[in-house]
Amino acid sequence: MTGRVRAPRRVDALSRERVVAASIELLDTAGEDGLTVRALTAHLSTGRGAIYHHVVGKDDLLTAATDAVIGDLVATAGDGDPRETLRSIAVGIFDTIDAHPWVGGQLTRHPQPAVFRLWNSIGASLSELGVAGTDLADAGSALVSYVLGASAQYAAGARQAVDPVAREKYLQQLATQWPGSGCDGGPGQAAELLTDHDDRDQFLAGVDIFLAGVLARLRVKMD
Amino acid sequence: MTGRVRAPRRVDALSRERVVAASIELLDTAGEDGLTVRALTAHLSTGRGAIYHHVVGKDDLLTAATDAVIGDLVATAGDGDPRETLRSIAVGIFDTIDAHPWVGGQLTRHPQPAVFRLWNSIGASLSELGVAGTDLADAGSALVSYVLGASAQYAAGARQAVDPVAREKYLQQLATQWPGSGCDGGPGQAAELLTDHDDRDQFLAGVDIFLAGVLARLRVKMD
DNA sequence: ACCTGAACACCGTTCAAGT
DNA sequence: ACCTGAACACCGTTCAAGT
Repeated sequence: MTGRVRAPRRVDALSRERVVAASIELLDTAGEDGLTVRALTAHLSTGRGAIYHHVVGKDDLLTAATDAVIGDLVATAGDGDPRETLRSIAVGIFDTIDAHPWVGGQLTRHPQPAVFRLWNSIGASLSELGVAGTDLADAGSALVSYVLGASAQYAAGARQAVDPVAREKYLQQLATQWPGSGCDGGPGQAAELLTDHDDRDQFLAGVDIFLAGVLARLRVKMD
Repeated sequence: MTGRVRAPRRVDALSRERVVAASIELLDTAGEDGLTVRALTAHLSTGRGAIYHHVVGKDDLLTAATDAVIGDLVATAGDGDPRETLRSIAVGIFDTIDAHPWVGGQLTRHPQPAVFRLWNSIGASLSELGVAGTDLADAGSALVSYVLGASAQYAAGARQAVDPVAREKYLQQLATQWPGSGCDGGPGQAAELLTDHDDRDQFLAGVDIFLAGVLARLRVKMD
C-alpha cells in the first residue's frame, strides 16, 4: 500500500532556496508587509523557528530574495550600440521593479550585490560611449540613481501625486472601472496596462534626457 | 552644545505640533526604527494612547513630520536664472535628506503633499527654460525622480558607509571592478566616491547632466 | 542535524476608566 | 475634552525539547 502519492507535505527538507522562493511568492502576493515569519513558516508547513537554520534573519531573507529576482538581469553588456544597451538595462530594471514592487524599496534602501552588477554594466556602456574619469563616475552614479530611484517611485505610485493630469485620469479610471468591474479582468487590466505604459515611456524619456546630457557634455569636452 | 538640561515639564497641553515636533526629534536621534509610540509618549511624558487624540496613527505622524521638515523648503522660488533655481532646489532637497535620512525613505515610498510642491517648483523653472507640453512632463518627472531617489540613496549609502566591514568590502569591489580603474591608486579614488563631501558634488553633477540633456533636446526641437 | 512551538521582548492601536 | 495605562492582537527571534 503506497498511499501518499503526490502529497507535497514533507517530501523535501527545508533549504535556503526553498525558504527564499517561498518568501518571494509571499512578497509578490501579499506585499512587503505580508512577509512575516508566521505567514512564511505556515506556507512552508513548518515551525516558526525552522527558517533560522537556513537564513540569518529577516534582513538576510529580503536581501536574498532581491538578489534572486534581480539575478542575472544585468548579465553582460552586449557588443551592440552602448546607447541601446543602456536603455535595455534601464528598462529591465524598471520592468522587474514593476513586477516586484518590494524590490524597489529594497534596492534603494540598502546597497546590495545586485546594485554592483548594475553599476558595472552601466559603467561599461558609458565607457564605450567615450565617457571617462570623473565624468564616468558622475554619469554612472547619476544613471544608477535615476534608474533605481525612478523605478521604485513609479512602482510605489509616486506618479499619482506628481502629475496632476495623470492623477486625475488615473483616479477617474479607478473610480469607474475598479469597483464595478464584474467582468473578468478586462477593463481593469486595460487600465493597468495603460498607466504602466505611460510610466514606462516617461521613465525611458528620462533615460534619454540623461544620455543626451552625457553626450552633450562629451561633445563640449572634445572642442 | 551648552550642556543645559531641559526638564520635560508638562506646562503645555499636548497638541499636534508638539507631537510632530517630538517625532522629528526622535527620528533624527534614534532613526526611523526609533520612532515608536512608546518612546514618543515617554518623551512627551504621557500615556500611550494620548497621541491618538492629535494624530490619526503612525502613518499620519510620518507624513506630518516629513511635511514639517520639507515644509517651506521649496517655497522660495527665485526670480533669477531658472537653471540656478533648479540647482538650489535640488541641493536643498539633498541637504535636507542628508540631515534627516528618514525623510528620503518617506518621500520615495509614499506620495506626499511635499512631493507635489516639489514638482510644481521644478515644473515652473523648467517652463521658464522653455520646456513645454509632453517634454515638460517628461523632464519634470525625471528630475523629481532623480533628486528624490539619488538623495535618498546617498543618505542610505552614507549610513551604511559607517559600518567599517561593509564599507571596506564595498570599496574593494568598487576598486577592482570599476571600469578604467588603474589611475593613481584605484582604491583611493573609489574611497573618495563614498565620502559625504563628494556625494554632494556628484549629486549636483547629475543634476547638471540632466539639465544639459534638457537643453540639448530643446535646441534640437527648435531646428 | 533538523525541526517544533512555547516563550520572550517587543510593536501599534483601542478603550473603559479617570480628571 | 483630554488623558491614562492596561489589554489586545500582532511582530521577529530564541531555545529547550523532541525526531
